[in-house]
Amino acid sequence: MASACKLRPQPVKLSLVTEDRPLYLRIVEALRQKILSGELAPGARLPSRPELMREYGVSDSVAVRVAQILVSEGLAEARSGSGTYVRAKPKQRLTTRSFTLRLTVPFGTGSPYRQDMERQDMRGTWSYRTVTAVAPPEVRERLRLGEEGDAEDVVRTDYVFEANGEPSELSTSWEPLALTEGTPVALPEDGPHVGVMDRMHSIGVRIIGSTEEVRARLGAAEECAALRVPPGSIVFAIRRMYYGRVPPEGRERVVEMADIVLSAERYVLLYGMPRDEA
Amino acid sequence: MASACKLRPQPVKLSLVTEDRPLYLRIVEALRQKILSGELAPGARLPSRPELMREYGVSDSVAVRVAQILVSEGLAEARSGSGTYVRAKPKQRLTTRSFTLRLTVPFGTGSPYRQDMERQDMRGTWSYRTVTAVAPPEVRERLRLGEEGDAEDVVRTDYVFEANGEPSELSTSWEPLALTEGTPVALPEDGPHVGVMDRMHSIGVRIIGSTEEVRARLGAAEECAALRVPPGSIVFAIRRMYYGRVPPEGRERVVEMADIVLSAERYVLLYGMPRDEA
DNA sequence: TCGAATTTGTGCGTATGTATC
DNA sequence: GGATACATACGCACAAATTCG
Repeated sequence: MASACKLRPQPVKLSLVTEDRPLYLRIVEALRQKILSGELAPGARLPSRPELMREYGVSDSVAVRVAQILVSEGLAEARSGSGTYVRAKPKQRLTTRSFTLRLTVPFGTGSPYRQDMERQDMRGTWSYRTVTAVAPPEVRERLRLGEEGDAEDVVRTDYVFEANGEPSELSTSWEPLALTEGTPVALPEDGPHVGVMDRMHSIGVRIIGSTEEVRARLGAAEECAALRVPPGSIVFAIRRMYYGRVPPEGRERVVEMADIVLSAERYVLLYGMPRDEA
Repeated sequence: MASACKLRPQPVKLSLVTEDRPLYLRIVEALRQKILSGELAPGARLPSRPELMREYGVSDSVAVRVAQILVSEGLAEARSGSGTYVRAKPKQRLTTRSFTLRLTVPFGTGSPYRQDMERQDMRGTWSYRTVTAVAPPEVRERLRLGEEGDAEDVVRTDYVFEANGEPSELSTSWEPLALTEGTPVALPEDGPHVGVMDRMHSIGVRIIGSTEEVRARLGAAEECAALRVPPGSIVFAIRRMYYGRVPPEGRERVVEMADIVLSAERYVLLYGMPRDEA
């Protein structure tokens, strides 16, 4: 029948109840409150779309949007065909990022990563791929490699670190090729020495300091996938620089640069700044 | 006319062109690419909703969603009635967070914050409010204040730091009341000494180290408002602890704890870990 | 100053595919 | 297989902000 055709559906008037904020935001806040207060415990199921429509008297699209927002905030997790659930926040792990705290014995028993894992009774493993390459402009500038040429001038190593088998940290490391070329430690992960400090020390390069620039941003799709976290999660992006003195003149230069990415939900960075008592 | 009423609108069949990913994501990626590559410069206007519908042959709701996502990713900014524009990323400022780097002269010319500002030619100002209070459980535990009583046992100071007049950093500081009670530095901001190290030194407390736990998360509504960033922005949440030796016995204890919040978009944290050459 | 056109923000309703139980 | 729930998409309507002649 033609009369069943609603040309001008009468919008539900909410203006009387309106507290200025849009409908979907009010519902989001109500649910967020329940989650944060613990009234809805982790793992609990949120109202389904039809339930939201009934409970708050809204349309499907508003219910969809509400769920989307809670998911994007990391508070909820939607399982297709099953429901939307309060997300259990993963326990945060400390990752120690100061080598004065980290290395109780200088040039200790392996890479910083391995020591960090051992301290927390985790099984740390990693995989990597090393290539020599022509440094991209940003790396070139940071490592002070001078003018760009055709020749390969850096050793690039991509790592995926795992804690108890779970991917935990991505890292891309850059070293000046000239520094290690022809030495036993030219390939970072091939030889008796592990870790930048240990390796550099073995060829007479003395590490005199390091810096870390810490940024936080939304993870790119591939990063989130590699770290096994939901797309759009927050990540730390750390740029670490190692400075050293290079023989024979003892000239100071950057000996390694690494870009490190890890989940901000799963990790807390611990920086320690001891002050000698002398 | 009744015949104008489309009961079953024929959905556009896209399955033949489908490359697995949903429509809206493909459009988002196309635009994101244009933004990141610089083809769409900061300030440039993105296609409006009708334009997106025409260009990609999609419906209004898809166009709406695409814009929403780009905005939520911080890549675009929507101005109602005007358009959606590529967002100009604010310049990130370094904030130096290692006192071995920060204080070239021990107990230098004021608070770390002021020194940081001076180094970058910024005008650093701050406002604060100090109260004595009964420590909440978490603070009690961190400061090792022992059993909870009725008596006030901490000095709480809330700061808002500003750089060139713009709010840049929120901080809540906690000090054990017993440490400074009756001394000239009982009130952190009232007296000749500024900054934890300077103040503690003046009453014979020797600072022997500090740690910072760095977290990143979405800012709460009030935090974003106080920092003048859009709601839902990413913030750093830093918990700083100062450790010292307290006279007369020289017992080691936590002498201050501070929770610091700053915008992750505007700031890069710089941690330096010099290694003495001895 | 005013009004028309445009654009975003919000909300309505519906349809279909697919995953889960 | 059937019911349920989420994911994606279509299309429309109206308010509020902005822009511009």
